[in-house]
Amino acid sequence: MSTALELTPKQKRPAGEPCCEPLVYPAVRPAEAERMARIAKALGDPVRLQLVDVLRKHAGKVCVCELVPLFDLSQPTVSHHLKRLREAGIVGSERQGLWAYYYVLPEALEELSAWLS
Amino acid sequence: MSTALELTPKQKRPAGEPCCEPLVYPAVRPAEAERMARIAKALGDPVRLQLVDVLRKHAGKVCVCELVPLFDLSQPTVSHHLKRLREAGIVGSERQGLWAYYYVLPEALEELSAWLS
DNA sequence: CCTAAGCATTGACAGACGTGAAATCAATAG
DNA sequence: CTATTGATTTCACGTCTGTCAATGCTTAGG
Repeated sequence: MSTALELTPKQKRPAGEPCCEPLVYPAVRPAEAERMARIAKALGDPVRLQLVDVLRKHAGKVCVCELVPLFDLSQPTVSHHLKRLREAGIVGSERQGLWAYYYVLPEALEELSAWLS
Repeated sequence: MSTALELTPKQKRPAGEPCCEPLVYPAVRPAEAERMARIAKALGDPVRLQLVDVLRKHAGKVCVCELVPLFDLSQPTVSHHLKRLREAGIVGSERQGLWAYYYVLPEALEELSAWLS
């Protein structure tokens, strides 16, 4: 996971024509790339992407017990995916009595969304 | 990678109050989720995200020999990342003589971009 | 032909990932 | 307190991933 981007000078060419004229520069900073890749990685699983989709469309807090039957997965596995989304900062959670409610933190997706547009 | 989303009926509740009233529905189809997760997964590495960024900003075909020195990685590793991007349909490549040129396929990012907005 | 350059592929390895079963934690009901 | 229910964590397993070294392939130049 090296993200140095040190812009080392082009390797010397032996004598032939250069492979391409213009030198290419990176446009995103390593820190940005790291943040956005973290978000993208968390969304890089169909289950998690659908979890985020359900939570976003619902515009409120959703109980885990509502999410589990949507997937053909064990409840601990769904919990695991929710944890990954929490660790990525994409969702937040809250306990109310016996139940746990999850909700999207929209600002987490903004940077990636802006970059993609 | 189960993406069944079969909307199985809620499990029976023993007698107490239900955990939450409204039934939550998935908004993206499994096939969409699979496609977008594939794209997101490919972008889920800082090196690949920066590769895409460079290619996008450059708005043209970029030689691999330009990309390799941007990263503190071996040439085969960069080639591996480019291959993953190619397999995800995010970039295309073309050989011209000794050199290989890569370019972004913008339509590959559209669906994910739209979903994120 | 032979050599060299640019890029891709293979092999190997450590670490991360997705999944389920089982155990554990938290909170409510009796 | 005890039992029960919802949710998280732990453990185990096979698979995938990122990386490099070494090798192979393709093209250009002698």
